Amino acid sequence: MSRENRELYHHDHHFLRDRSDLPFHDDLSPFFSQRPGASASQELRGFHLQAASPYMSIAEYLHGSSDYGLLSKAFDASCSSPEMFGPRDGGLVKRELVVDASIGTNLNVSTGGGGDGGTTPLTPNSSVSSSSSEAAGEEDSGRCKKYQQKVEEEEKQQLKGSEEGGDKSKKVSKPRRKAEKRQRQPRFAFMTKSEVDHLEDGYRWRKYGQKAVKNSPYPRSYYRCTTQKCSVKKRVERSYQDPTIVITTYEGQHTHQSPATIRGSTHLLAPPPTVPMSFRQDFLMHQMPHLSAGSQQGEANPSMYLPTLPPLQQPQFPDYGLLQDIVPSFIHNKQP
DNA sequence: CGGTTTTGACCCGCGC
DNA sequence: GCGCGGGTCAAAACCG
Repeated sequence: MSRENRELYHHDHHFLRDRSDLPFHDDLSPFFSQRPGASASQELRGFHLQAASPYMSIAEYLHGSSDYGLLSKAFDASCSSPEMFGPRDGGLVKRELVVDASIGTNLNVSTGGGGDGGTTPLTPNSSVSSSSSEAAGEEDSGRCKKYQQKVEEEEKQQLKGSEEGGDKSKKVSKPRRKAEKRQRQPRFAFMTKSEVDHLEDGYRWRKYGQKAVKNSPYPRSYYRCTTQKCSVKKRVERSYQDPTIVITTYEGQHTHQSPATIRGSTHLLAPPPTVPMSFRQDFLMHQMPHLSAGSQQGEANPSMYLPTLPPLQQPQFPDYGLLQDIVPSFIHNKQP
């Protein structure tokens, strides 16, 4: 991607519930096919979305510093929030948040599941039995068991293979060594209107795969966090319905801080007390990665652009819905 | 030279 | 059982 390209794009965010295995092209199709002829963002605007909680940043989610219950609550709060952050620098930066994270939904299910959340009741909106940080949901826990069995089986096979000399025509020369225990991680997806596929989010990623997506001319890329011991992955694909929209799916939680957070001078622009810096930071990184064009690939340096940001007091919430409870007041201040 | 990307092959789950 | 599609691996290529 060229730096020039980065300058071009603006994007919207659409957070989505990542239903178990989310075949995006299937799940998302309703988002883009509501009204033929209308732009995706237009369509989304009219869509009832689920809003992200400002109390929970993507980064927080990713490195697990947030309360899942909160997140769950936030994500369950249904609202349509087009143009969440309002215009910026003359150009409209639309943020239609749709958040949903499967993660929030099963915390309540797991009653002692190690996390810090787990008190939030399920809402109708979160009725999907989806994954969580611990067990990835009931649905997934089954898979986990299966997977575990599979792993064990594979280990046996590997042993067997090595004993037999490994004469397998179809096997790779080196038998694959699976992770000892790979649990289904919670996933967190959002859509971003962007011309670039791989959005800066403050973390460093290494691409480890790319696959063609069925029924889509656009491939899906697989990234893994480069930080050691951090198993967060993300998938990036472009919507075939609206090529301007990039769908990013995070899986897992970062076990570390965002490099950008560490490096960035987060004090430069103190957010309102109710808004964790990382929330804004993350959004800014998502919304304006071009502003960090000077930073290294995969990283965004908030200090580079935070000072240039206009005050975030102009977001517009045509319909606050439950967001009222979770969106800081400054966001509610509609400009005349 | 070390880290990243590319890319073909492999593996697995699932539906038929 | 088979084929398909998604996900991952890992060697080679690439790049700064």
